[in-house]
Amino acid sequence: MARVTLKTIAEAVGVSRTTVSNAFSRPDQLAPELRQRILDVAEELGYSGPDPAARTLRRGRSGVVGVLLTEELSYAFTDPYAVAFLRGLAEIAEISSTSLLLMAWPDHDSAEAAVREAIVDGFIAFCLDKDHPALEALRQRRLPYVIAGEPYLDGVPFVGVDDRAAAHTVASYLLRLGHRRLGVLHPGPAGIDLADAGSFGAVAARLAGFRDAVEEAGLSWDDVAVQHAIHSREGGRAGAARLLDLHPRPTAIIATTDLIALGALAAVHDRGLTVPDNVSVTGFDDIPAAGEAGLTTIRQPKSEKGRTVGRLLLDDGLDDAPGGGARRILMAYELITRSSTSLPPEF
Amino acid sequence: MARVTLKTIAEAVGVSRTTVSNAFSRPDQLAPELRQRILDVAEELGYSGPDPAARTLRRGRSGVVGVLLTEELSYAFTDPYAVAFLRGLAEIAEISSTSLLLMAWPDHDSAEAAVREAIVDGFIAFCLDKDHPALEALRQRRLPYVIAGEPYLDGVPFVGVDDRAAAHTVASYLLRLGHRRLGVLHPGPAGIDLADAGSFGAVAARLAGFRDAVEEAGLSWDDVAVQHAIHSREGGRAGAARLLDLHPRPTAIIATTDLIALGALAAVHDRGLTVPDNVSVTGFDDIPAAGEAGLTTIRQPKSEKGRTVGRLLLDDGLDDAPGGGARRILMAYELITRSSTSLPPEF
DNA sequence: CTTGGCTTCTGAATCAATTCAGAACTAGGA
DNA sequence: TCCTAGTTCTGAATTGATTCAGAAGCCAAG
Repeated sequence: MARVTLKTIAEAVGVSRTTVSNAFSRPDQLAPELRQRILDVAEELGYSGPDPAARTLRRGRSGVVGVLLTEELSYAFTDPYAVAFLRGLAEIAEISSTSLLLMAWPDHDSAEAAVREAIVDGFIAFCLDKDHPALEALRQRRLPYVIAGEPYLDGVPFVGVDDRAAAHTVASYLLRLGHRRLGVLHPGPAGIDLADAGSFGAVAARLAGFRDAVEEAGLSWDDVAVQHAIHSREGGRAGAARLLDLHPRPTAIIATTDLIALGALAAVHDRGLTVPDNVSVTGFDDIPAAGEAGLTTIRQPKSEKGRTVGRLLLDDGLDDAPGGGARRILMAYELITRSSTSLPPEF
Repeated sequence: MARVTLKTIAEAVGVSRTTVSNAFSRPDQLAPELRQRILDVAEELGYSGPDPAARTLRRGRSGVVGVLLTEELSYAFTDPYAVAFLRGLAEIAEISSTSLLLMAWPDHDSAEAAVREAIVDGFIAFCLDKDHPALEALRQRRLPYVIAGEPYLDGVPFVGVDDRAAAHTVASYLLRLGHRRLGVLHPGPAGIDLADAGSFGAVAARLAGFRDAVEEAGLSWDDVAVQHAIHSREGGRAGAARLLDLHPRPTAIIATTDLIALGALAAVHDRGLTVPDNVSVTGFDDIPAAGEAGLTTIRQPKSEKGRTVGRLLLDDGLDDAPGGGARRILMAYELITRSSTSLPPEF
């Protein structure tokens, strides 16, 4: 049996397709009795209502924004950072009764296809890699989109924190405490170019912020021990071990992320040393585990970030031409001092 | 300037629309050189790729399932129960690279419109009221859908816990401890009909489970003090106050939800009595606050429920005719005994 | 009696793709 | 040389609605 459409009903009732369409979408355009008769026949024939795909095709708006997270869709409900961000975004979305399409794709490469297939009015990209294929697909779709957290691309609306300034804050906090021998742990490429920090990822911006603080304190960046570390607890542990082997030993280890910092804490304990008496350690992000571990770190306003991203896309983005007045919003951050930092041991 | 479509490109290159379509969707159907030329021209003209709305209209599948929560979209990322449920659902969805459409609607009544507008292959309804307008809209869309938690509707696939059996478990736990004077708090209608528990909501099922246990213990349900309570902490407090005024006073208060039970705890303290020495209190659901308050309650497998719902819709649902082999899956539950229950005071 | 203004309804064009049967061409084997 | 098979491309139909200009009918005012 063929599917029931407007046409089926029009023929059954003996009116035009237009009239049946109006019965559903514009009740004021036809006599109430006729409308009721059409609705009755529609129900009788088992009509599902106007097909939303056809309607969207004609109308050109769907009332949905696509949200690009990582490969794993469940990440949206697992990572506390993501949950808080999405809560803020959802608060804004519901105001304009916009639905959120949490997008899934089987593997890294098919993200492109996912972006192409999504029936949405705009996108939000949450912390994608700088060279993620989805970014190119996003550009090609020519729909408005906002990037949250990472990466910053020229001409694309962006919401994040000023990583460089935040990094400056945490580093100068250590310097003010009196630390002079610093070790830095970062997951970026070995010969990362700080001159180019603006267009680089968050890692480079954070390193640049550290350097700013170091030079401001009258020290040289060359005297700082910069060590690569894989972005995981274990990576941080291994990287920190290298730093602790140096003579003289650094009195403070500055990590570019909490995860690495947590590994550094472990490495200090491995050596039989204590934090903060022998070595101070700082992180970045304030993930929940940082609080438990007493890690001094930089906190970002997670839900507020989601709300800002939502407003940027829904209030400005959808009306303007894509990339029109590309804005770059930097959220406030906060230095959270906990028990992993203190005066250097000499004092 | 008019929008760039397949036709625009076809004319620019000098081939048919079909060929351009194939260049994007079926690369094996045309010569590689021609395909490249088409792609180049498309990029040059600023083509956004095949419009997914048109494609979905023609193909009839969208790869999206709609998720109906409450009015507030941010609830999805606020309530820990919802977060856990959605995490489980997302795990299943990502396997078949299905995206989740978290749906928003401005008010209670416009839920219907939201259901009608959604471009999806199926729906999941999460804990809606028995008479929520979205349910009727869901039926009319004639797409496969699964109901999670509540309500159970004849012929609609359902995943939940066996509220009646779970309620039986908690009540007989109290009875085994020796409690004989019970008070029950529920948010349902005053004269709720237990005979009809099957088609009623979860409240009636839970009450029926309590009754089962009471009668099994050789007592009469008429001897149990059944008290209405508004579904909130305050409601539970007020309702429990009534029960505590009775002579003889109940030695145990069984609440149909944790929220009400938490109110009951407060009411006991208001009287200068202690839990569990003077009165035992039980809840239902195991919300996070229940753990903090030491409330004995029934725990449901939240993520597993989400996974089960996902499988039911994605593995079975989307292929079958809607409502075909309607299944009703009841998840395992667990009695969590904490410090709000003990032997009755006489002992 | 005509004109103007309503309300109610219709026909045809449009939205942007996909799909299917088949045309044109090339190449290879008998 | 003819027949078959394969590749590459095309035209027309199809997907299910919305939209717009306008037609028909009716009533009241001039």
